[in-house]
Amino acid sequence: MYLRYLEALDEDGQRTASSDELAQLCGTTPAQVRKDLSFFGSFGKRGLGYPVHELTDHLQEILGLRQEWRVIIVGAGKIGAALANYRGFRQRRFTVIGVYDNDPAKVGSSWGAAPIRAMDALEGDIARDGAQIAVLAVPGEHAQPVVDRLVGAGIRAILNFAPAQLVVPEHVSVQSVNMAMELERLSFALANSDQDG
Amino acid sequence: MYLRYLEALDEDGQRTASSDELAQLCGTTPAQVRKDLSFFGSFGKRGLGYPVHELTDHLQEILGLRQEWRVIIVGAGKIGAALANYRGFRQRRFTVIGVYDNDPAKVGSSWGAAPIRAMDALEGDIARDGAQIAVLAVPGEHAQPVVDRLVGAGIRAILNFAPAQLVVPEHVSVQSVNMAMELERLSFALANSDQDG
DNA sequence: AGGTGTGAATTATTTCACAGCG
DNA sequence: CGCTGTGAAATAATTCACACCT
Repeated sequence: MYLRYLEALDEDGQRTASSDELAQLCGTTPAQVRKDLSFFGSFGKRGLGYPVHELTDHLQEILGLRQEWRVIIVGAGKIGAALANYRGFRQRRFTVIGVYDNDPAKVGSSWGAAPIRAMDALEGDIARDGAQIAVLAVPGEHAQPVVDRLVGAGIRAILNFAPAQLVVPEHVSVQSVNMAMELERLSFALANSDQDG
Repeated sequence: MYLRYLEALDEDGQRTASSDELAQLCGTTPAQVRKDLSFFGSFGKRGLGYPVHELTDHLQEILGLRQEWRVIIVGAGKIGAALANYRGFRQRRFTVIGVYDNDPAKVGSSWGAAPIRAMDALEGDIARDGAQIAVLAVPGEHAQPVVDRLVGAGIRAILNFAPAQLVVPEHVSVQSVNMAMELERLSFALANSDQDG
């Protein structure tokens, strides 16, 4: 989150930012900002604040954003399509190198630079192309079997859009985007604010 | 999360579930399960565990999922399309009653039962139809102005897919799905596991 | 003066452990 | 007996407050 705002400040040409300023932007406290950043090092200058550009660089390095990551998307449905078009991928050096689907009607075409390929090719392609991150955009019931194949093929990071709790070995990272749960949070908030006020 | 698994267990016909079992399913500890559930009431039976069906009902009630929520989607792009088709909406009694977009070519058609309407109609429709939840699927630079209009029109819950930090009054709940941040987490995990192992 | 870095104090969360009910 | 509900103990996270640098 800090990185997001620092990049914006950097683009605006701002040279330094205090923990106070970053806290306001991020909706947290100055002490929190200082503790968080100090975990990774001493980036600030006393009396001045944090050098925006330098800190941006540091955070990018820390988050592993200076290197290119090769991404595959599994599932060429509506969600897959929305993701393949997502600008954020390119901006961050996440390159979509392939899309995988079972539907023969889709296989052979391509979305932008990314070819849509058959599920059969999954393991071979991962090994050949060195894909590191998989985006899972398949129906919930197919999720776990696909994950097992991905993990077997050497994938160690999965961005999961399927409504399912995935089981993976410890060395594999999963980030799940669970729309149902987000909606339920809103529902809870609404139901509760009705009672309170 | 408990609800998700309880519903599955209920469908399988399982009558009771212990905190141990729920903990295993959800990847947490039995003590955590008991503390969490006890916050809302004493649902368990000593010696037996939690009655699955009854607890499911309780949690649905607590989360406000027994009532229908009227949802509008703002932005008829790729993400909006993926969301309009999302099954989870219907399963949970979230009804999409309208989609809003600036593009005259899209206005007038409809996605399923939801008509695509012009942005001009936003405030009037919200008041007339009593929409309670807005899904924001517009480009980042349009996000805040749209949010201000939504809030002004009485919306108190927003599911945000735009890559922007939204500013809202305290009585408005926002859940943001930030793809860039999810990817950055994976990048960090990969970059770090490289160093460690 | 202005603002970081960081131990110490505070507050929140998680885990322990066990009384007590079915 | 088995398993919940819950105070007490242990951990973790946040905030305070101030020495110290520019």
